[in-house]
Amino acid sequence: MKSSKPIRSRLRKATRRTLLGMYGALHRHYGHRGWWPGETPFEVMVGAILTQNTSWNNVEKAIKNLKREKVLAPIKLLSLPHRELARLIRPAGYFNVKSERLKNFLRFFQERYQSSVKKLCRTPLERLRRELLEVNGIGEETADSILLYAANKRSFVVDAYTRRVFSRHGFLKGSEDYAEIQSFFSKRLPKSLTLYNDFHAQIVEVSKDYCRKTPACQICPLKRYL
DNA sequence: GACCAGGCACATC
DNA sequence: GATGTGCATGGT
Repeated sequence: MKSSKPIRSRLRKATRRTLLGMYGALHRHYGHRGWWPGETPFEVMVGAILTQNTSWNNVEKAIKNLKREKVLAPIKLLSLPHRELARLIRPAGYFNVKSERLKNFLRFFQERYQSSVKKLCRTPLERLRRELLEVNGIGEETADSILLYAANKRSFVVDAYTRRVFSRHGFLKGSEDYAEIQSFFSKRLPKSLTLYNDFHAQIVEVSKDYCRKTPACQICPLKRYL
């Protein structure tokens, strides 16, 4: 019987072996990345909110301002007036929105966990993820970034880089929703915190170096997977 | 000067 | 449920 092929059948099949092979190629090229670029779990949380739809370069400037003013701490940030916080994070863009979002997160962090990273980390992944998603301004990617890189929970991060690399290689359409892409990875990968952490970091690196603007696929560490 | 960057919430249909 | 829109800076 002949039937029209669903669009999805045009996608290349990715097995556990494929993904681990890609990760291996990236790891050989870049070495272990030891992400996220932040000195403390709290700095990672702040960075995860500031980097929404913004280049990391701009986020660094904002974080530098917070450090210079010695306010990069939960209670200090919470007690800053909105206008002052917005002024300091201005380089990260959307500063009024992000000031409110940071405050929302900080209030949650204080009320639910007394601003203790240790207490937050004791909460099981699924419960903590639900709690984070209830905070206005924290969506799935921001929640997963906090879970993985600040709280050391095994939650795979899906971002623009992930979509770009895996749709470019034909394993994703690119239009899948967040949960679909996340399960694409979690169904195939071994349940390893180190792997989840480093794989996403490697994806960011390769996407920045080879996919952005003028793709340099012929010299990309993932060229054999094209 | 246009375009893009590690989203998210909200309005509208 | 799907689609459109506002939020804003700094690098290329």
